[in-house]
Amino acid sequence: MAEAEAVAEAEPVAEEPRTVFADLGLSEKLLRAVEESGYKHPTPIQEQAIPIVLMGRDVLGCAQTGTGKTASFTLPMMDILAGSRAKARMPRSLILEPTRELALQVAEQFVKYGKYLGLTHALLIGGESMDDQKAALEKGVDVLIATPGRLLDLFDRGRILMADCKLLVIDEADRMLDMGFIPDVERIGSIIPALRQTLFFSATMAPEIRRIADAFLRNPKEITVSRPATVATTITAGLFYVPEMDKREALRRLIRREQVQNALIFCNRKRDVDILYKSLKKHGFSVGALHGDMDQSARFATLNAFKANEIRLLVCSDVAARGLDIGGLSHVFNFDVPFHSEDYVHRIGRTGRAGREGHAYTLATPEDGKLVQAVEKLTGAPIPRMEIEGMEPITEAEIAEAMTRKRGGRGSRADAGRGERSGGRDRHGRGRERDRDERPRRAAAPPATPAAEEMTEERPRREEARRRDERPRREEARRDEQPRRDEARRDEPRRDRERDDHRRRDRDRDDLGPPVRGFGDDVPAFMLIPIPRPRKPRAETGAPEGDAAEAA
DNA sequence: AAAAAAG
Repeated sequence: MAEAEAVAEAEPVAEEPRTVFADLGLSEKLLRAVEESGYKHPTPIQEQAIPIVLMGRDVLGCAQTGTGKTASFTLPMMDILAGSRAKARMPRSLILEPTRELALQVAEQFVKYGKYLGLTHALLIGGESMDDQKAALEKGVDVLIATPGRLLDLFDRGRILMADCKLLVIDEADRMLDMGFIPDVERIGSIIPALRQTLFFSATMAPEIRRIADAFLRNPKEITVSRPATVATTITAGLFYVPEMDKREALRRLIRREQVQNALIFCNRKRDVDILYKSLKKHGFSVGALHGDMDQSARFATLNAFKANEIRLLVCSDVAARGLDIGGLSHVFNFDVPFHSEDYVHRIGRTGRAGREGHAYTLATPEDGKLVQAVEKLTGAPIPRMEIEGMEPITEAEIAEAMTRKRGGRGSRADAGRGERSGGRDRHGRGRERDRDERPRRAAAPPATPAAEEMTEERPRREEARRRDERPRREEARRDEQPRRDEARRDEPRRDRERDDHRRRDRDRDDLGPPVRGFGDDVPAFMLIPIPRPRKPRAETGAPEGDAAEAA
């Protein structure tokens, strides 16, 4: 896997005689499995970490995926554990991973390299039935590979006894921190024996990470491995400024014009993953989707199909940004500029691996100017601006203007991701001041005029509506049923444009909206009182513009 | 502001 590749990649570069796995003190059985997988030479982190781990010492490893990090702890762990057996409910080691996919990847390595050792493992992750996991625990497992939530859940149900767990691996600690898992991880640290060996890995060593590491480790050996220098140079990056409404079209053109073998396409939001996925599918691309709201079987199935090259494109959220080991991606597309600039680095790091050439192309709207700046500041170099043939380029001036106008943020959640925000094209200083005034003018629909007319007509009507006392309350009363309606529409197999037109009409109707159904204009006052309810999380997609108004 | 993870 990652490690596998990293090992393979190191080979052609080799000039002087190098270490082989047999030099590291691993057992015969393990070496055989490693060799059968086709690897001879350990990567730098494997070379440094494996002997230390075998000595029983703690390790603080600063390394990213693709450096062979996983094997640097799985291999020696297996040798440490080999020879004795686990008792029921008493696992002997624990590996914590931030995402389910990563946990699965580690488990796959255990199967691959542990085949002659007769070690057992259990994969404790959410989204899957607990029964199998409980059964495995009951039989006794040597290695737990887990995400924090499910592990604690099972522990709290008394299915796991930690007394024998004397080897702990915390992988991707920086990501655990980002994802708010640290309290969970700390709790896990408190329920597992203090007398243990701990291996702690993180791609970065921010002060906060170091503090946590100090709490977990005893006199650790610190091992830092930088990415292979070749990686940076094998990625060709490019940045395309396009209006929000043209992003899907721009992406399609890009995909068609590039020699895309297989590509990840990142969106910032899960909803947009769904939307873009459907759109690409409709346009006949070989595509899958991956995000954390999908059920687990679909997540794994899609990922496997993608790895097996049955699907060429994978639209995903940042669940796939880090650590996922998907070999030989020709391209990474950022359909959105990531909110956090570090994520940019993680995302594009999925391509250009194993010494192969990679391409990382980012679509940005003029509103994304700030985010782009942040990315460029982090990477220390501007991303080369590129243009797409046949699409009107956006000028620097327009971008600059959008950035100064930006005060007040990106507009509503509701609008933001759908690719229909009026976006930077709204260049006459007009529609930006209030979200509620933004009309979702339609993407590729060429004539700007009808939409513009709509707007000028709309506005006075709305102003009037706003003045009326009961109006806002009516809107709110209707809001509750809106998401479901929009959601339903989203699934209609129509062309994007048509569909969005429908949606727009819906909203217009809302604004003047019939009040509560069945009462005409004589709605009892109490029915117009908005019912405060906790906002449903983003699963309720297609939130109406009403939300925007509220947010503003 | 969003994503991940426990249901």
